[in-house]
Amino acid sequence: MEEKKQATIVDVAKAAGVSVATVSRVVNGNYPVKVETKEKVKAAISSLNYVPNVQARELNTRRSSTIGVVVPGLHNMFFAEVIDGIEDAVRQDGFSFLLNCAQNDPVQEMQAINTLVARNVSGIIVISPNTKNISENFYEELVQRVPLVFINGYHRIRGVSYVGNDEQMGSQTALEYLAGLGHKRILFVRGCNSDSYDIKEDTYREFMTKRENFSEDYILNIGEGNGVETVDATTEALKLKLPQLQPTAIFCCNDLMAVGAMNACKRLGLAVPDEISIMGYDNIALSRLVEPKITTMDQNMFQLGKSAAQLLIETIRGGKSKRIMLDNVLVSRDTTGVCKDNL
Amino acid sequence: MEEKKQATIVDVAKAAGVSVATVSRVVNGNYPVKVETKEKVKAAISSLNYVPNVQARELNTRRSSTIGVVVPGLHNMFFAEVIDGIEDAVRQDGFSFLLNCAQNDPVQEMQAINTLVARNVSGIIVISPNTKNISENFYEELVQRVPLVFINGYHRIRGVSYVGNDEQMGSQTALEYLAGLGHKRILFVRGCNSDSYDIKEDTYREFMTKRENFSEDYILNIGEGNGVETVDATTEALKLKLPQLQPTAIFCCNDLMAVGAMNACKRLGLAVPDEISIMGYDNIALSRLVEPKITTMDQNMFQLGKSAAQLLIETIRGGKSKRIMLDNVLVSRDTTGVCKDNL
DNA sequence: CTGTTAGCGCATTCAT
DNA sequence: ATGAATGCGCTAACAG
Repeated sequence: MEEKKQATIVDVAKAAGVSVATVSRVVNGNYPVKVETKEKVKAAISSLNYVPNVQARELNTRRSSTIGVVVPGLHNMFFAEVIDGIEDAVRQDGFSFLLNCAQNDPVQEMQAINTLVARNVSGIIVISPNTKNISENFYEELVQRVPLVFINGYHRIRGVSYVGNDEQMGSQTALEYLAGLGHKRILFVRGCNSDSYDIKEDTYREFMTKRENFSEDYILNIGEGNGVETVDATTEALKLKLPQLQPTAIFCCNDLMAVGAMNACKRLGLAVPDEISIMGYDNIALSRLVEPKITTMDQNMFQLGKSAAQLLIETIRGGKSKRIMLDNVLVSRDTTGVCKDNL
Repeated sequence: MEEKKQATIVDVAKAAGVSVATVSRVVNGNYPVKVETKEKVKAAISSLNYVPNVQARELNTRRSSTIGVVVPGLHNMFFAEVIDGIEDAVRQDGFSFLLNCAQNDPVQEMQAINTLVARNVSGIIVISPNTKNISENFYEELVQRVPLVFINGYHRIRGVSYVGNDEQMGSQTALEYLAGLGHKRILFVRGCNSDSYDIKEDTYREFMTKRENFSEDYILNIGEGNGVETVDATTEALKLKLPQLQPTAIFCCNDLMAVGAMNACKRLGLAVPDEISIMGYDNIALSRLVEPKITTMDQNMFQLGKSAAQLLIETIRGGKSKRIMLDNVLVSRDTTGVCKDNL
């Protein structure tokens, strides 16, 4: 590689015949400088192609305009949209962000965070933090030193901000919608290892029990709920269960499962929504790409990321930590319809 | 915020009763240190929760272990997978990366890159660079100062490395496959503003002409090819064109268009692949989530990102720039079949 | 308005 | 094997 080295502030000062302090002042524009000296300096800057070294600057201001983002993985479109929202907010405030993937592994999550701290980020956003497996103390200690915002993951740690969805209310809304359409035999499809599924299941149990319609058989756990394998796993599970259980509606904990459910119905020759209704959750892009388009609960992932970033920056600038709960709204599309059993 | 500040090397030295030089040595493990002092230092480090400040370190070693990544946008699953590959390679080499989105806008692309340079990244990966709209001189000048790798985008700039797919050969493979199935009336569906589409169209023209089967009518441009709107745009366009053109196969420039084509066929009551075959391109996750699963050309996006990152790091460490061309391989699934016209 | 100087946190000679 | 001292590029007092 060519090693034409970068000009430093000293080079500029020398070229312009002024002191480094003056150069610093015109670069930052935070102190008055006589117009003509300013011109000289600017000329020197552009002729030398000078770009201030952010690392040096941040080293002695002990501030950093970089934040860190830790995400379980990128395969999942859900996370990509959240990051998109983060990027949007961050850019508007002149920040940049370092992205790290934790591969759904608590150890890697810790490593990622340590890397970020070492790089002196001024704050960290953790998407779906693994607080169960990492000692909670890790985060309690960490937040003393660097502002933290969690996205999705129901943890109350002192000083840690949080942005998430009210999935309890969202599930309730979804179930009421289905019930309003006349459905009574509603199959519940969930994945493993996420309190998100637990919350929804609790809501489902309570809802169905209240209507004296609950049966343990109608709860189906298809395993890993966020991988490429999720769709097929759901399809296979339902191909077995559907004929036996004969539900009139399926409530899926996310859109991947909903697509799997649709594929199962297609294989079994069940018409959606005429013979059976399918309800997803998340509103990822996929849900409106398939045919018929999936009725789902919008988690507004972009907004989730954007709010988290704004909250973090606010905290960095001295604000207090807080918790934000967004409401999920129903997006009615083509996979749900009136229950024919009642006609 | 609590401002309990980070422990520095001085704090550790003090706590361990040694000099900062010694601490530095045990941290970097590059000079011999007596075992017992090493123990003392390590104890101090962990008790103080000391994390070396990367900015300070890089400031005086004049190296940086951060690279920059510029991407047109994240909505597109294609890019997410590429970034996943980058992340993988980067982490293995102890690098981190700053992610910037250019929103398909040349001006924002330049801004993003300048931000990255100011942050002293040691190299930059640009995915689908906008070299047509940005003065090529911009990149020629830039690469003198910082190593550059382009992913996808066919530009030969002196000193700039490149990783891409041989889409010419890939399209050829796809068309031969379709022809081998007996298809003669093959509709070509493309988007606008990407040389990727141009390359494929050229290949298509030549292929069809050689078989005396070419007709201008069979080339369909559906506009923006990489947005959420792409699927529906394709569906609408094909609902009109299909009845009129009666192709037996559709070659789509990407999987989004292929999904749109499938939806159109469903609406028109055309059975896939029995009455009409559909071929996609890219092999994004979506292509194996829909039913039937789409036959497509794998662009191995993860590998694309991984190779680019490795190449960049190689260049940073003193290697020469180079160009890497990956081959696309056919992934045969369920949307293509023998042409019934010939039976 | 402008220059001088003291660090920011760390790696690295040069001594010891 | 270890410590003292220097400087990376920059900002922010402080002094004119």
